[in-house]
Amino acid sequence: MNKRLLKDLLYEQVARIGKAASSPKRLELLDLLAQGEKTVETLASELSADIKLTSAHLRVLKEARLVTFRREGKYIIYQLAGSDVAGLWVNLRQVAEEHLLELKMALGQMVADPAKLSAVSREVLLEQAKRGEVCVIDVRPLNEYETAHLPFARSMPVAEIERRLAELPSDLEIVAYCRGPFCLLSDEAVALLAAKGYRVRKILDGVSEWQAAGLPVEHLES
Amino acid sequence: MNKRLLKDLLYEQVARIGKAASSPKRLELLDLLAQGEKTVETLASELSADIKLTSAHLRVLKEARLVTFRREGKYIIYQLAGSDVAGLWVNLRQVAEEHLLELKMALGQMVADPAKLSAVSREVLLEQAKRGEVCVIDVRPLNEYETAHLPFARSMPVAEIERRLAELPSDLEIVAYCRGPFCLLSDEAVALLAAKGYRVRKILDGVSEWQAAGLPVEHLES
DNA sequence: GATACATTCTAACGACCATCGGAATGTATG
DNA sequence: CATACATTCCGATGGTCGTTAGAATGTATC
Repeated sequence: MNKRLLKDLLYEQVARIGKAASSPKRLELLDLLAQGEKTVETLASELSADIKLTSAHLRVLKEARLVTFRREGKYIIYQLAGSDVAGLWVNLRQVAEEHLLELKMALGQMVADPAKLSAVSREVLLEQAKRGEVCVIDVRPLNEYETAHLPFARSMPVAEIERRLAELPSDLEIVAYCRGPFCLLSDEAVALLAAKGYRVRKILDGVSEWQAAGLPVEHLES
Repeated sequence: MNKRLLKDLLYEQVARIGKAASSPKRLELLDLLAQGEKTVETLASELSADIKLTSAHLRVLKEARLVTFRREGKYIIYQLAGSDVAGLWVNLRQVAEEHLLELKMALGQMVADPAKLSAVSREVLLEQAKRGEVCVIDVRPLNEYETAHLPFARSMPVAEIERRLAELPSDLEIVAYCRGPFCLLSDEAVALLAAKGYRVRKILDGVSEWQAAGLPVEHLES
């Protein structure tokens, strides 16, 4: 009866993916890489970890074939092995949100001002954006916007908002989004713009969540 | 800057799910529980592991809130904490199949006779089954069929096939399915029926895969 | 070709995990 | 109430993992 051996082998392979996803640091790396390719240096600084540790974690992700890398001059650039990997990350997070009370509560407290959360559904927001009834801004760094962004969104990195206020309409509601529910960039943007008197809200979705919900995203035509 | 602390907390919670999914035995448990609730004893024998070890793994799954349990007389019955957990398992397996060559190849060799794999799409199969052009049989144990099964499928546990041959049409193509791509029950059924001269094929999908693809499944109205 | 830099590789240590044996818990049965 | 049974809890052991420090690799620059 070597069916057992065969099954062990199969489940063991899937467990390689599970193991890769069993460390908070590595999950954060996946979340970051879902926004676009990045150098080890960038990833390390986003993680607040040193480069050696980051490299070690990337190695594990690489061995699980969840990420690939290429060399570009002095830098090595990592990216997700496929969009299904971003989907898996979203799925993991959603299951965690659904079943882990601790996470649900932490998330609830995370949004600085819950009243600033957009109340409309994804589909309605998409329609409003299409008709120009709201101004959707992507507050992530530009290169992440260029990799993929929500339809009708314009790039407005949080670091540049102050300088580029003139580009924002004062009569429209502004809706900010960033990397996803665990990202605080859109909170910063909301605080900043609200202080300037703008009508501004945020959504929790990032590009991966939007895409996982079956909605379209835009890529930069290259 | 305690944003770091907050993020660490969030990713750590998700990592609880990843850790639970990082062991082959636990993944097999999830796969089994996706078919329906089961006692520890049943799970242990399906796993070919002893009860203590099975119990220990179930404990981990329980602490990650992926499964719940209830007592019924002498037995303790485990079940998945939600259908999203089955979806996560499918997603994990799909990512593994997509990116891990070893798994792709092992799966390729697993189906005893590749010619016996149904070539039609899920949607087409569903149509054919609805019109009675094929006979879809669910070769899992009856209680798993009762928990959920493919539309138009009839229950025909592999252990009973020999005895119930009279119930099967000899003029129609028979399509067998079981727990999913890692399950060998449908292979057994195909071998058995092919030897008796039936026209028989199998599909790799189980109920979870079918559901994850957005197709309907039937539950027993209770 | 020497130097600077980004990154990986190697080695090592402590923490955690899978597994197993034995004791304990809780439920049904006689 | 004693016994059988299913399951969990506790403790021990060996292996694996995260993390850190130091050496090595490969690329660009002067």
